[in-house]
Amino acid sequence: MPERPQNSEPHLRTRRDHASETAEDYVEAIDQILEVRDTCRLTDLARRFAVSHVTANRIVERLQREGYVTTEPYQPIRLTRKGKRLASECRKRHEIVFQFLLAIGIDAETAANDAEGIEHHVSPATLERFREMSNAGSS
Amino acid sequence: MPERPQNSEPHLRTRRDHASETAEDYVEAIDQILEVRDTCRLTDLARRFAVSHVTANRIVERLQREGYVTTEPYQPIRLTRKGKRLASECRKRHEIVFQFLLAIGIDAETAANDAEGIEHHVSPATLERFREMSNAGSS
DNA sequence: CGAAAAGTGTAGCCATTGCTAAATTACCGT
DNA sequence: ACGGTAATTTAGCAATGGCTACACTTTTCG
Repeated sequence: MPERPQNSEPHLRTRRDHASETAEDYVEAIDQILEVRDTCRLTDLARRFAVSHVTANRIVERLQREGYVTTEPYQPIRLTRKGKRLASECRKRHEIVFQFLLAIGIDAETAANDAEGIEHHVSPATLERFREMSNAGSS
Repeated sequence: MPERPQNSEPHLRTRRDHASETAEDYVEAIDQILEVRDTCRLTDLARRFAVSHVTANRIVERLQREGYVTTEPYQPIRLTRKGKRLASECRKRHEIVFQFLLAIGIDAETAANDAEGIEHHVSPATLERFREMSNAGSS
């Protein structure tokens, strides 16, 4: 009988779905790009993530499959409502982590970098604590 | 001409980052298991990460290829000096993140989970700040 | 000792995310 | 309007990390 992975609590977090992180990063990026330009193109994403446009295309395809974005051939990328919702959540979370890092004395550039890595791995409880602490420091 | 990411080497971006994280997690786990048992077997790792022994084996093969562990067929897994060094670094870093989360008031279980996700994404500068703050709070 | 159980290894499948190369489409500017 | 350039799609390869199924070795126990 093959062993069947069941409850290995400590590492379920570590084994989190990388695909979700990618989705969040891309949706967040699309949202940000749409703030500045009127359209978001594949090339924008490829540049942003320093990957080839082919890779970006693959990921956009997956996002579309999962209902976060819509595209038509050779057309710009738009966020669905679901995509916008996710982007909004990610942005809030990102901002909390970023402000928290600033509040504890990390320089802005480092804080921005670290926030991108950390944001996907913070539990709601910890996030809430981060928010409390950055509010206390900045108010 | 297709845009070319600065990195000269192919397939070396996020993929590499994830592979490094996996390596760190496994080396760290092997080190911890060797603290309790006298030997570390494939099955121990498979259980720990809640994956099949096949997946664990794949990763151990890679670790061996990269010089972190040594194994012989049907024999336990041992850390090389390089592997022990990496494990030690990971353990320190993990401990700093964990203690920091405790210091800011996160409960132990959540802190343990979050630390595993966060530890791979903290810059040296932020890590140092974490260390200062947990020292200040717990001493 | 010998057979069952546990542990490992191998083959082969899939998805994701990298890439290059080449084909296709859209967008300009002359 | 046409041709060139930029953007996009498609095809196809590699590495990582998931899996099942099956073969094989080691260990354990009756």
